[in-house]
Amino acid sequence: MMTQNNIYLEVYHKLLTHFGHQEWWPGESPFEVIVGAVLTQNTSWCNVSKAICNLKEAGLLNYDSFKMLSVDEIASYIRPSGYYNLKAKRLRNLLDMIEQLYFGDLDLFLSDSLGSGRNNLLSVKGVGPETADSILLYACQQPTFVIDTYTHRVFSRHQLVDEETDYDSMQDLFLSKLPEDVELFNEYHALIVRVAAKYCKKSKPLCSECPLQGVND
DNA sequence: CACCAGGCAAGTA
DNA sequence: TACTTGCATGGT
Repeated sequence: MMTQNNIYLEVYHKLLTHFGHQEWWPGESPFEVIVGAVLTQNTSWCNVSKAICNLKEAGLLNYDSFKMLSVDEIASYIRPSGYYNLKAKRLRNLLDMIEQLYFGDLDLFLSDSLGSGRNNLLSVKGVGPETADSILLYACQQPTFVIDTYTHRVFSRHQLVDEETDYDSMQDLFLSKLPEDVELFNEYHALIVRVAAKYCKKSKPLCSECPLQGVND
């Protein structure tokens, strides 16, 4: 393939060619995305999926039912996802924010008609930049780029960003180098998670099988 | 057995 | 400001 006009688009096309379309977020509704975004904090999706299943089977994975649950009730359903007491509180905090700032209207939050969705999400105790951006991109369809440990690891290991780069600088970099496109941001983050999970594990510094091998040459 | 997984906040100096 | 620690289940 011909070299693209910038390295960030080149990486994207290499990953897309290698892995194909990822069909993200793995959830059936915006509300499911919101819950999953909190549950997957520092946790494998496999465990999150079990917690999601518990909620789904109990018919609780919708805003109107979920918002009636106490912290202890939430915790009992999400145990497989780990940190269950902590995450139950975080979900409760998030639901309370929607109740207070968006009048309990989930659709209003999703459409972000108040225009300050990210700041409102970050004001919730337990919602940091990655969780906020995941919700904005995958539930609200807003054009933001999600940075996670995989993104940092993949790009620093291939010497495409400095090892010390922080969340906001890295996000600024992607947003400035890529066209503003929700579908592109969606697919790109999913592809990064995919390549990292397979070829860029924490304990395996190098991998000659990685489709990004030599991308920086 | 040790280590890791799609973070975040709170405590310490 | 710059580290360190707690949170917890389940897979490799």
